[in-house]
Amino acid sequence: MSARTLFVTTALPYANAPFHIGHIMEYIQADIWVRFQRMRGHTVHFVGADDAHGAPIMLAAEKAGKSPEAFVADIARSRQQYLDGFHVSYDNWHSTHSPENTELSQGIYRRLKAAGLIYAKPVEQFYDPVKRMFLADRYIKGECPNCGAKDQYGDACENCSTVYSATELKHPYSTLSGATPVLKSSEHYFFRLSDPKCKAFIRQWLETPGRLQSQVVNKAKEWLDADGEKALSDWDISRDPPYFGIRIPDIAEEKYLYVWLDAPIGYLASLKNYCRKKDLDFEAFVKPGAGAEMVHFIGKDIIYFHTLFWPAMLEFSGYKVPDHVYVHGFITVSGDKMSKSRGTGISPLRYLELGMNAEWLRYYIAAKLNANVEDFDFNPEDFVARVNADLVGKYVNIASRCAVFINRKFGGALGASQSPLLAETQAKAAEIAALYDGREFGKALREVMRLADAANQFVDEQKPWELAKQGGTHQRLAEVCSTALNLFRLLTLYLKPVLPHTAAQAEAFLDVGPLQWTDAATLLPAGHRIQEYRHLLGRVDAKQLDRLFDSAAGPQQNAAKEHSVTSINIDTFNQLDLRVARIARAETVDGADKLVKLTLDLGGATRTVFAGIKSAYAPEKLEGRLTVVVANLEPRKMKFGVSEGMVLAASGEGPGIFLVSPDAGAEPGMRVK
RNA sequence: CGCGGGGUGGAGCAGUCUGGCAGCUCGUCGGGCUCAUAACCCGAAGGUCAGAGGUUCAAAUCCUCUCCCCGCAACCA
Repeated sequence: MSARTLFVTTALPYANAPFHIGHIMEYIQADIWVRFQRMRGHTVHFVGADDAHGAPIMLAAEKAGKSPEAFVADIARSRQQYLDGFHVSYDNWHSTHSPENTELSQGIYRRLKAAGLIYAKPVEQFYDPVKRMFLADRYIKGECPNCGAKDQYGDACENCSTVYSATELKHPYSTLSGATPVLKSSEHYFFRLSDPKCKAFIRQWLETPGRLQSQVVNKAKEWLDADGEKALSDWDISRDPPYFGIRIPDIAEEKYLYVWLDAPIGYLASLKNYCRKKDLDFEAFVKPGAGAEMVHFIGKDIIYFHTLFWPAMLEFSGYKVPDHVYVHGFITVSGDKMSKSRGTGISPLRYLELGMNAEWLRYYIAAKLNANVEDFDFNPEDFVARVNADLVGKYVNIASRCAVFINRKFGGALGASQSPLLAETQAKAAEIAALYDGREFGKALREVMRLADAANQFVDEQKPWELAKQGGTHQRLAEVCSTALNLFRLLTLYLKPVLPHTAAQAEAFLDVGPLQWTDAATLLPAGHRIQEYRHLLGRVDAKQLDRLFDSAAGPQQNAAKEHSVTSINIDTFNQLDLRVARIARAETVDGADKLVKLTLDLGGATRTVFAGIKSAYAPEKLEGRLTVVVANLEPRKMKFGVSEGMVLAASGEGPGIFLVSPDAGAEPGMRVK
């Protein structure tokens, strides 16, 4: 096996929010793979960075009353606690808002231009005259041209599923300012992706055996081979000011590179930044034909960018192209898609704050991962069972039940190790290595746990506790326990990519140096002394998980606190349409634990609203009373129907929900301001 | 016919490529053990493998059709 040099990245997280569990899952997947490669003796440079540019960041910064630079710097500062907390072993963490990225992005743009792959043409687009900026479709809403449903986005109607373009909307408005957008023309720059030489290159790149998962190739080819309207078209890579990004060089006008152009270049920027720190030759990694392998771990949502644009950009600007793009699915929580906006899902920060062991999550995620593009479910009961049974009950238990004898009866010195099981366990090293290398972590761990079961059975059969009581069997006792501890050492080695911290503790306990993969070929000899055994790993307490999920509201509360210190102006406040409403009817909802269905009288108009107040109010006590409703909240499709607004209620850390009531004299329909 | 993934005891999953006794973990029930963190060991119950049809000596696995769930669908980071 010759030593490889690897340059490994994870997708760059957008710098408008803290990490969520999906990010952490990807980092854990990549980190396990990286740690495994390092154990094999390969050289790995593992880098990440924040994706800092684009309109959403610019607008988020504006809302927070900060400069975009300060905004992304604040986010960047929050990253390290997660990376350390979950033992993600990046060599470098950087940002796309950096000198390296500006230089590389502008350089790549120039080379693509020189290759004849960049051209300019005017594009007519909606423009917000109040905000004085062009609007992406996501910032435009209006009435559906087909069914007339209100407040539909600029691409498709949620009500009748008609697909249209933003310019077809009736009564369009900007979601940023509420203004009516106007059509305005501007010169845009395009990357000629439809060029035959581009398409030919991408096809050849996609078809290289072993480069990509087959599902990913299928998906990418679907785009590449599409005809007619969906045919692969040229890529609009410029944006007009105001924009937070990298200037397009060599032109008089102020134009910026579209954030998706400079984002993947951030991989190279982080590597370059790292090379400078470590005095490594950056060019040696990125020149065509470079020996170092370029490996990207990404989620299935960004296949398009990483299998079409990114390799083409690199190829035609004279860089080496990615060797592998490994795509994973999403994590769901108890069957639901995790969603930041709905506050479901698991907060990784909360997980750490509760003192939960990062390696539990690493193990659980690894046990569920395979090499396919498949979603997997985080199931709390499953998590507890899996971690406690496998890690504590099976693996750690082997050391725990044998170390006592060696420490107490033999002063920590091992005896001879003898059992066919040792050779069997050692023989698995190659198979388990192949599974790790192929990102079949679930399969790898199943194999390891099978071995752990066998080790426990061995101890059970040999009954060291009886040997300890009988006279004249001390040598046999030492043999049995030493054999079990050697098995434990091998299992530790096999689990080390997943459990780096526990493995380090186990190494200290066994008094061995950092285990490498080749150490599976050896055993601890008789006479080797081990240290006193201390608990290596605690059990998951189901109560901790309850708190983890209870606090799905936790991050929201934190967000609310942050919001309360962020000042808004009167215009923003005026966007809220708060109305006095009379609760005409209140009904329980079959099958809903928390919801009450309210029929509200807004002084003429009636609305149906689902409110999560069942715990605090009996429906019949609500009927007739006045409250305040957010009347212009977009309708929300819920499991039990569509909710057309939100009633205002107060709640704190403790239990209790308190509906807001207007003072006597208020009439339904009155505006609250 | 948009594309991809999925549907296997109560829960989570493996097995499908390459057809050959339906398997693992958890849970439940019974037994054992007492070295070990309520752990560990042995045994049992529990499945028309989403449904229908076909190929075959033999189908969870191959073929055809249907149903259901999830995700994606560039011009949205």
